[in-house]
Amino acid sequence: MTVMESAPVKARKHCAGSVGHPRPTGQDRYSISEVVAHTGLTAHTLRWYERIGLMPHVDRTHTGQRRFTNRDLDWLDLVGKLRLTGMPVADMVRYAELVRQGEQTFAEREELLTTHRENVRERIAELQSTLEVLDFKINVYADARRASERFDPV
Amino acid sequence: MTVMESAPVKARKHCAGSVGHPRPTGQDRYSISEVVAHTGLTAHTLRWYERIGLMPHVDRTHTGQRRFTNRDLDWLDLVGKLRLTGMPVADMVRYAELVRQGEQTFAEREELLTTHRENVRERIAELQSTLEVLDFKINVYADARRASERFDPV
DNA sequence: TATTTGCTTGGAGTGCACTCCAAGCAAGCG
DNA sequence: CGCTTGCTTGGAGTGCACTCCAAGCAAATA
Repeated sequence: MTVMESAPVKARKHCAGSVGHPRPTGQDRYSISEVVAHTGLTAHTLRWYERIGLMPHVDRTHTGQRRFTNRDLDWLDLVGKLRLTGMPVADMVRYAELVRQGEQTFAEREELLTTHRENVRERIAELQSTLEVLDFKINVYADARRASERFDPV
Repeated sequence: MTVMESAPVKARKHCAGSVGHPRPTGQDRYSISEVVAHTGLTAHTLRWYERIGLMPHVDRTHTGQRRFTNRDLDWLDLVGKLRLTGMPVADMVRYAELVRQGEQTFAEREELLTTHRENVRERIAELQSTLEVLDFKINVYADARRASERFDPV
């Protein structure tokens, strides 16, 4: 087996645009509320993600409190992206399982992602075609408004 | 026994692809099953739309069966578009109310649509940024696959 | 005439993705 | 020590958008 960085891959700081603070540097153990601040998810949702198997095993303190790592945060960033594109939670859980199973699932992971990418592309096309309808109707209303303003100025 | 309530059996004569098939020319009174065939919605959903006020008043036969007009079909096309873009049903109902109230709501309708158009644009941008992440990860997996194929050809 | 088909209704049920609750434990602070 | 804050749990509840059900009626077909 070739030694390759396998598991939850590194999702580098790509956007971080949506919600959340930048990650404090040099830290690698985050409480649940820190993760809430970073991701914009609720603590409920984070615990729920763990329960349904959407999170890799999360570390705990000696008193049982969760301590998330940077790797966990990377994973949540990816999950957030997939969620934004409307991937069903069940599919994300499936992906998480594949990641847990290690390198021999690379092909299946690639396929899952490729299929999803196609869905996203279709979705974008759909939205763009709706945009045209929206533009058309907005113009109709705007024209009507301008016409009425011309004839009946307030 | 009602057979065709959920699966538009007759429905996919032609492309059930994006939205229905071409409207028969010269007709202006469609039964619910014809509308099912055209729109891809279920009869349940059509009745539900009417109940919640998402449809303008639908005409009836003397025995109480619905007869949809071309105008209704146009409306459903628009609703379908808005639905595709994720506009909440409540907002579409609001829009329907404005339409019922007549011309004096033009400005408000324009605003509603403009706001929504902005949402759609943001959504597209979001999806496009996710596409980049997807591309990146798919490439990681594809590279790994190509590498393993080179060293360990089957 | 008898059966089948297509439609009607109000209300109940489903699936998804959270979202919240109640009870309880541990640590920090005055 | 008592109080507050932050976290824990399993299970129940919420909101959305359908989705289905059961009973029944009218028209068409056998």
